[in-house]
Amino acid sequence: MNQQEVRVRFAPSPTGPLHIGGVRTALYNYLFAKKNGGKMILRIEDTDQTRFVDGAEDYIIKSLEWCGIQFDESVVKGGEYGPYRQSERKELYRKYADELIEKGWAYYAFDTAEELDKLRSEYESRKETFTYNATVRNNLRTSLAMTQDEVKSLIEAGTPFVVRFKMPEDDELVMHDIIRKEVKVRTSALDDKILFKSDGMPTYHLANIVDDHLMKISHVIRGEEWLPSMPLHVMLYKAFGWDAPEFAHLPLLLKPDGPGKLSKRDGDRLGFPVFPMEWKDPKSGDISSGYRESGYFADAFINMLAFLGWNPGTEQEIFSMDELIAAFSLDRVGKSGSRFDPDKAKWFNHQYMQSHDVAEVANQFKEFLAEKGIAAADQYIQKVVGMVRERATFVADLWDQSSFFFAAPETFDAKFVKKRWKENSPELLRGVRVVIENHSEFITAEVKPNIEQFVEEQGCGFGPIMNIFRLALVGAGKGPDLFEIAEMLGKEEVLRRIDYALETIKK
RNA sequence: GGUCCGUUCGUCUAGUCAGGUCAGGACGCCAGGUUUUCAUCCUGGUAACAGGGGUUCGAAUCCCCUACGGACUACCA
Repeated sequence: MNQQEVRVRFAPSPTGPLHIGGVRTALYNYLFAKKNGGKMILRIEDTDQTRFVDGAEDYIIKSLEWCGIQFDESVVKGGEYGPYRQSERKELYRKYADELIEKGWAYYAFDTAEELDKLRSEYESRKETFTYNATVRNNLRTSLAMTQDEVKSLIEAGTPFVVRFKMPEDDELVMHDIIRKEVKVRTSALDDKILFKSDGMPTYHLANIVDDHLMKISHVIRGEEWLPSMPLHVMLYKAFGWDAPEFAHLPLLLKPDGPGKLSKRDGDRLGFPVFPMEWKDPKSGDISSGYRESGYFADAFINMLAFLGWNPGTEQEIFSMDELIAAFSLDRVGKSGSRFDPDKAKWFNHQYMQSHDVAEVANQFKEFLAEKGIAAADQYIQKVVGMVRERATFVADLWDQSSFFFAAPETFDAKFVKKRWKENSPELLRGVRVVIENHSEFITAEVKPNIEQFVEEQGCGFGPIMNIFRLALVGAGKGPDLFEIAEMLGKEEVLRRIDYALETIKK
């Protein structure tokens, strides 16, 4: 088993958008596969027709693609072990259910949902819990309590039935989990799970085990919510006589505050996305925001997610996908749930904003500008980005920091005016204007010394003059070095803005 | 209720397997510095071994108990 090729799978159900916990599970699978020279498989688990959501599968595929998580085999790419959609493998499962019945590891059950509901409430009224297991299976409408002929005639008459696993009465199961080490459980605490539903489809448990076996999956890396069903799955492998894969159950992602696991509501409440990309619910039409649309870089998003539950054991925090692959190990995945921290997510994006290629960021900013109907030369946009990116976390922040490069201010920040615009400000600003006008172009190296000289003559200090000059060019007390701004704008534009400020700002 | 899993600064975590540095880093927060504005940046600070018993010269680390948190408990995945 261990010397086999590493093959892992990400197996989502197309019941809605993938949330960041799911993305992290996919990421860890991917990192583990690549690290070990193995294969990554995408399998769609759509055995529950009632929960199928239109567009969910496409959303999952596109989201992972945006994240840079690639599959070697999938519903899109195909592969040796396809099909990769369980609904297309439907025919296959029945014979495995039959095999288990023949071997005595499973049985038919003819109880209706109503009968079971009734039983459950009866037990509840006695303050007991109904468990479908060895204590009751011989007294219910199961093939275990009937003759073969009875069973046969019921099935031939078209009576709906399910197939249940015959869980051993009281064995101790000792299992191994890569993250949790030894996990022990007594089978008496388990129930006879349904493997095959009356609608002709397998349940998750059967389909999952059969497909993992058929697809030669070596490691099952999934969320902790599956830990309670590991015993059933291990028993299923045993019943079939197959080697079980290694298991690794990942800790959950928790709310930033309060108890419980992260949910869509937390994102709405605290103002951060829980989905990788924007999702529009096909039924309600509700739109949920996505990391991509919120301005996160895919690599920053992945870097942040990788660190929720895993760390390299060094002090390095910024990792490219390739570096993550090189450093990743399941041994360094923690055991306890991680609270999601929106502030740290922003910090990661800010880091990537600084380190990305300027041209790449400028390209994204150009699209942003285009949506506002603003066009500018690539060179110009790149220069602007280079000047203001250190004060931006997202591409949208770039606009807040640089709008004055694309349009002259029409209004002036009232607070800043109140604080900096004094009696003598118009006079000083006019003085600055004169200095600039005496140059044929605004070249910092030439203009700056003259302004400094002017400041000295006035004896008022550099600050007050720069502040009102900034107010004229920017319209507020923000932005990068003022001389750089002026040089970018050019002499004529600078003079125009000074004139406009002089006639507009009143105190 | 039952079963299983977990518990180090507010948060993500290193250190636990092979007991012995003032329990380390990052985010956040606070203070100072740089600065023509706003930011960035730099420096410093804040702050944790859930509790109780053992074992030991010595425990975050090993053992037991308690508390708390979480997941699961469907003809859903």
